[in-house]
This record gives sequence, structure tokens and C-alpha cells, in this order.
Amino acid sequence: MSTGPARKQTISERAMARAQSSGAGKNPDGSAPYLDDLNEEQRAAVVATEGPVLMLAGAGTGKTRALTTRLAHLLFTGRAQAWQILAVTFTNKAAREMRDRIAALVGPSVEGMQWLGTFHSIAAQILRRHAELAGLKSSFTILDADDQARLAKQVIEAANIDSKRWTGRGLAMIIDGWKNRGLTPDKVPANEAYFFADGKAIGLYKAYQARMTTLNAADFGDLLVHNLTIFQNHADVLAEYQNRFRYMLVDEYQDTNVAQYLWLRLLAQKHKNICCVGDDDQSIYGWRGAEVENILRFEKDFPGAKVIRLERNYRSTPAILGAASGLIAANTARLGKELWTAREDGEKVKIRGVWDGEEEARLIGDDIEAEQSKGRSLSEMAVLVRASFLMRAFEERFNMLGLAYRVVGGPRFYEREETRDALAYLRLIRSPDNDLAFERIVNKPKRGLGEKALQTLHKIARSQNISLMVASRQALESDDLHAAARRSLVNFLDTVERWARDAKDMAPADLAELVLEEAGYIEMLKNSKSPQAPGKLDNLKELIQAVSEFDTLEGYLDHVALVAERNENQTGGCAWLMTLHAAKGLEFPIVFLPGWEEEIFPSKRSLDEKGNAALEEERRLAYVGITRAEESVRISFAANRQIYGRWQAAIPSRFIDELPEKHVDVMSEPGLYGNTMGDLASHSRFDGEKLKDDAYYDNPGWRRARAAGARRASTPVQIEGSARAVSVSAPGRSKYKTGQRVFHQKFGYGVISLIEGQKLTVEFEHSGAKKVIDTFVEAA
DNA sequence: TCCGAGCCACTTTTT
DNA sequence: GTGGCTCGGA
Repeated sequence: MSTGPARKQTISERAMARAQSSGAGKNPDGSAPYLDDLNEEQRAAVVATEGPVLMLAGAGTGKTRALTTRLAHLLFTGRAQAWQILAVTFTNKAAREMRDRIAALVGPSVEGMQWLGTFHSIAAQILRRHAELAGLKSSFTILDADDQARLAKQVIEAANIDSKRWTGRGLAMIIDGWKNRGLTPDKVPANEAYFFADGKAIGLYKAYQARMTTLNAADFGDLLVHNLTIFQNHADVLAEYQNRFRYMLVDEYQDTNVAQYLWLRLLAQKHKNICCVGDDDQSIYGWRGAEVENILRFEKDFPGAKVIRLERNYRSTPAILGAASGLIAANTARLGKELWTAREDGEKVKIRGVWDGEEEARLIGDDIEAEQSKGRSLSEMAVLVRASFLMRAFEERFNMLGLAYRVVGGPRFYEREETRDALAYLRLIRSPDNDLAFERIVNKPKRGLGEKALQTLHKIARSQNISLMVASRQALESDDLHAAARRSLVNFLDTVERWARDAKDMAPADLAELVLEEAGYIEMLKNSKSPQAPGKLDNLKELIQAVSEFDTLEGYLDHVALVAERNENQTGGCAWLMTLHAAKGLEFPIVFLPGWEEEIFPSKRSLDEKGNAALEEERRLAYVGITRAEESVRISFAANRQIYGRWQAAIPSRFIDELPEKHVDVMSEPGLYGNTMGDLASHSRFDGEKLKDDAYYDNPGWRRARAAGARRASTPVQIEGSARAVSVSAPGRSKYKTGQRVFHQKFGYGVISLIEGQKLTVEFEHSGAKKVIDTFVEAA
């Protein structure tokens, strides 16, 4: 966190330092000193210890501070021992931050908080204690998304279903969806499976779970679902935990899914001291099973709940908050909050229209350099995009400029191929029954044990219900394998067994090194011509480094399964580049928000899939983006963008229209949307020269857009076809005819083949058929 | 068993 | 435009 983008601690460091030095002492008036620097609402959230509490904490309102102080308060006042408090977060990072900040308040007694962690790590902890109640051994392995998909694929193939049409990843997603809702195979409503593999999904789910039991494995979803099953079937176990957790605290409650919600509700039944913290306006993980509903109906679920709103924002200027509030006000499904700040008015939110994505990257690059020359550090600036494919233009441009930047997100260390291979070796050594690990590395590097040999082994294994390792030994006794394969296999098995013996009296890091070397894995990479090979070798070195921090192999493997951390090499002085999702919880003085175009943001695909609910989630994502900024927000949109190698015309995002005019400042290049527009369009908000600010909002196009906006507010589902300032042409009849020859600035000449309202399908002479908005072309 | 050409599909991704 | 996956020939 210290070199990370977030600098939240600055606000409260003073208070923390004071609290730490004074411990649980008292002010002269008898109040606790650690409460002094909290504002009234924060203090209320800290001292309301009994009964259910919902803390609605807007962006930048000092949530973590209130939350950690609350935990410290419970300890200071002796209401609970450290081990009687359950505190759950979603990310390891959040858990770590919370632990550190509580430690700053209470000192070493934080060590006793063994139930502070992520949903998954705590559920795993509980499951290990009662694994046999879920049909597992307590040494079960935790599978990640990749393993899940692989396993799902095997299940599909075993059922003789075409695994190209119905992919393992697809099935894994469906199963995940069910697990997110706490549904075991017997509880899935029958009508929910019809769309996958002719309705066989439930059967496949059953088979998948059977496989999991055989493998003694649990995926992420299982951790929670098994917990639920155990709690529901074993009242004594549930009672044990209900009694233990006198106080519960949940961070980012708006992101909980149904399974997590059920889990919390079961555990809270006894003492009912549950404090959920969240912000309905920042719920952006609906597509992963998060239910905003959980936070919206908290007061119903927990009768008598106190609701405390943190609305004083310490992060952003009034202009930024005003823009963000105005935007989010268009959502209907919200509890309602109004952020305010005591800060001085700052610059307005800048909106800029540009010709295409490359120009956008160029201008943002220029802006960043300009700010840098004014004395800003690069690390104070961030570019936040809707989707990772939008990052490329920026990376290219920044590389060209030699501008130091850092991408947050992307492939994570433990998801990389080479790391996963190395881990598979280690897992196989620890548990020879781990078929997934066996399969992964038996022929990596190449040992002449390919598909054919593996099939043979699988057949033996399945017929006798034994692991691949055991099946391999048997295969050696028979003639099922070629002599060459047999030789190779003997060698492999013996080596693995020797490693297992070595493992007993070797430091895990040394073992890892030995294994990678002897397996020929290092050599394979050294001989590889692939440009990625040196990087992979570096990653393996890093892995060995990571292993060396553990005393036992078991300890390390367990850590890895649940802590899939990003490989963040800490280098200061970089501009930040990340997705909006990755930016949640962070803050930066200057934030660039490119790509605000219809179909990209809001994402067409989301809207197609989930309609208005998705639109609201996209809007929350926009809200998250804007509220990351402390001083300056710069939104941009491009009239053209290359997506997957094809040029696409785009119109500005509806979210731009939704920003309150008094907080924004529009700069746009002349002629962006062509010069053939009708009367209404010729003075669009995004066309023409820079006028005086006020004039921007006093023209026919803008007035019309406002009227449309007002209508839109009353009819929430209006995804296409609304008349807005930016969709320049008059709706309805097009002035073009099918068969007419037209010219487009980017695509050149072509002939219109289809007209749908203002959308034309044009067969371009050089770029093929494309859909364009009619104002982008002119008669040729 | 291995390798390259051709084909498709492609958001967001805390654990 | 790119990577991941499959199929056909060496």
C-alpha cells in the first residue's frame, strides 16, 4: 500500500498516531481519544456496537477509518476478545490493510484476530475443520478458475457432449453462477438449465461435483457452499460459530452474492451484532453474482437496523462530486446519498471529443507530460478504461513517448502458465493423487507422453477408480503402452517419488529449485526461442523467492491457493493505467476517463444481456471512475475507434449527456461528426468551435437533448434511439437511399445497402460492409 | 508426436 | 489485431 496508488492513510494518520500513543486511555472529559478525529457520523458508526448496523459510506468518506476504529473500539472497551470478532473483506489487500490499520490502533493484540480475512479464506478455514461433513478430507486442494474450466471440460467430454459447442469455461461459469446463489445440484431449478447442452447442465453439475469429491478438491464457490451445507445440516457446528462471533463486520457489502449473504445471515443469528459497510452506488460486480439487492434490503433482513450515512467526502472537489452525483441520480435502484465536501471549488470536469482512439491517446499523453512539467508526479495521474482492449492505444503511445506507466491488473502472477506448471510439480509431490497436476506436467517438458498415453492412463484410472499416478504404475505392468512411452513413464514416476522423499528434509525453496532443474523445465525455457522465455525464467526465480518465505511446502501451497496476488513490482514514478473495476478503492489527483462512447461505455454487451439493470451498473462504474479523482477529471470520447482491427464509428456516451452542465466544460474539435448535418445538429454540443461556456448549453441541439433526457428519466429502459444532442441527425427518415454512393472520411467510398433509421450499412470499396451513422457520410 | 496454417471470438474478473 | 484452439501433414 505504501507505494500503491491509494493514499488514503494521509487523512487519518494523525488520528492513528495519537490513538496508538494513548492506547485505551481517556481524555480528561472521559471520552476515548481515538474518537476525537472522527466526524460525527463516523463516530456514530464506531460506537453503535450493538445490533445490526448498515454503514452507507460514499466514495472518499473515510470508510476504512471508521471501520478499523470500530474494531479497535470493540477491543478497547472489552466488548469482545480478538478471536470473537469476524471481519470479512473481499480482497486480500483490503484484509491486509485493515489488519495493519487496526494494529496501528491496538498494537500486537491484532494478532489474535484470526477471523479477519476474505470470505474465501475464512470459509476455507472453517471447511478445513469440518471437511468430512462435506465429504472431503481436510487436506483438500483449492482449485482456481483455470482448473475449474479444465475439469468442466472433462466432465462435458465424459458425457459425450461436443466440447467445442459447449465449452468447459461456459459450464464452469454456469456452475459458478449457481454456487454464487448457494445452489447445490439438487436445488437448481430445473428450468434454469435448458439453454446449456440441451438442458444437461444440472447433470453435468452433479458429475462435476462428484469429480471434485474424488479429487478431494474444492473450487472457490464450493468453499462457501460447503459451509452453508454444513451449517444447515449440523446445528451444533453452526451454534459453535454463532456463539463465537459476538461481533461481525463486513466490508464492501454491496458486492456480496447470495451465498455470502446466507452465510452471514446464518452466523449473525445469535448475537445479531452485524455491521455491514458498503455503497450501493459502487456496486460494479453484478456480473459476478454480486447482488445490490443485499444492501438495498438490509433493513428488512435485519429488523431494527441502524443506518448510518457517511456523506462528507474528503477526497474530491465540489465540481467533481457534483458531476458524479448528477450522473448517479439517473439510477433508480439506490438508497440515496448526497456527498458533500468542505473543499474549495476546483476546476470543472473536462470533456473532450476527438477524432479517433489514437488521437485520444496522443492528447492524454500530452496532457500527462504537461502536468509533469508543471511539477506533478506521474504517479498522481491515472487513465481508467472500461475494458482492457482500450489500454493498447495508451501503451503504444506511452512507449513512444518514453512515458513511464504501470498497468494494474492483467495476468496475475499465479495465473501465469509457468507458475502454474511449477506449482503443479509441487502439488503432485505433496499429493500424488492430484490428477489435475499430473495431467498438467506429465508431458511438460515433452517426454513423449502425449495425448495417446494419457488416454490410456485415464482409461485405467477410471475403470478402477484410482489416481493417474497409481494407474501409471499399473500401466507399466501391462502392454498398453509403447516401449518408449513406458521407459519415459518409469523415469518420470521414479523421479517424482524421489522428490517426494527429498521433500521431507529439504527447505521448500531448495526443493522447488531442484525440481524445476531436474524436470528439465528450466532447460526447456532456456532452449526456447520464444521471446517470452526469459521473462518466464525470471518469474520462476521470483516463485522460488516466494517459496523461500515459507517453512513448509504445505504452508506455501495453501497460501498460493487463496492469495492469487498480482505481481506488482514496485517502481515509483509511473502513471497508472487500469480498468475502472481495478480502480475501485483507489484515488488520484488527476483522472483521465477515455472511451466514453455508446456501445463501449455503457458496454453494448452488458446492455444486450441484462438491459436496464446493466445500464445502472455501467452508470455506477462511471460514478466510480469520476469519484476516484481528487482535483481533476478529464473525460474523452472518440468519433472513430479501431476495435479488433476494424474501424467503427461511435457516438458519445449517454453518460456524458447526464453530467450536470454546470460542472462540466466541453472542448470539442470542429467537424467531428461531419459537416453534412441537418439544422438541429449543426450546433450540437460537440460540434463547432469553442464557444463561451454558457453558450454551449443554449442552443437547439442541447435543449433538445435536455428534453430527451427528461423524458428518459421517466422511462428507464431506453437503450437505443433516444434523441440526444450527440446523435446529431433527425430520427426517422434518412436523407439517403439504398444503392446511393457515399463518402466516409475514414472508409472512403461505398454504396448503401441497408438503412435502419439513422444507421446505414454501407459496402465500402476498400473496407467492406460497415454500419455507420448517416451523418458520418456525405453523398458522393 | 510435433508444428504450422487457418479459424474463431473477443468486457469487466476481488477469490 | 491477437491469441487460443483445432486439424492436417511431416
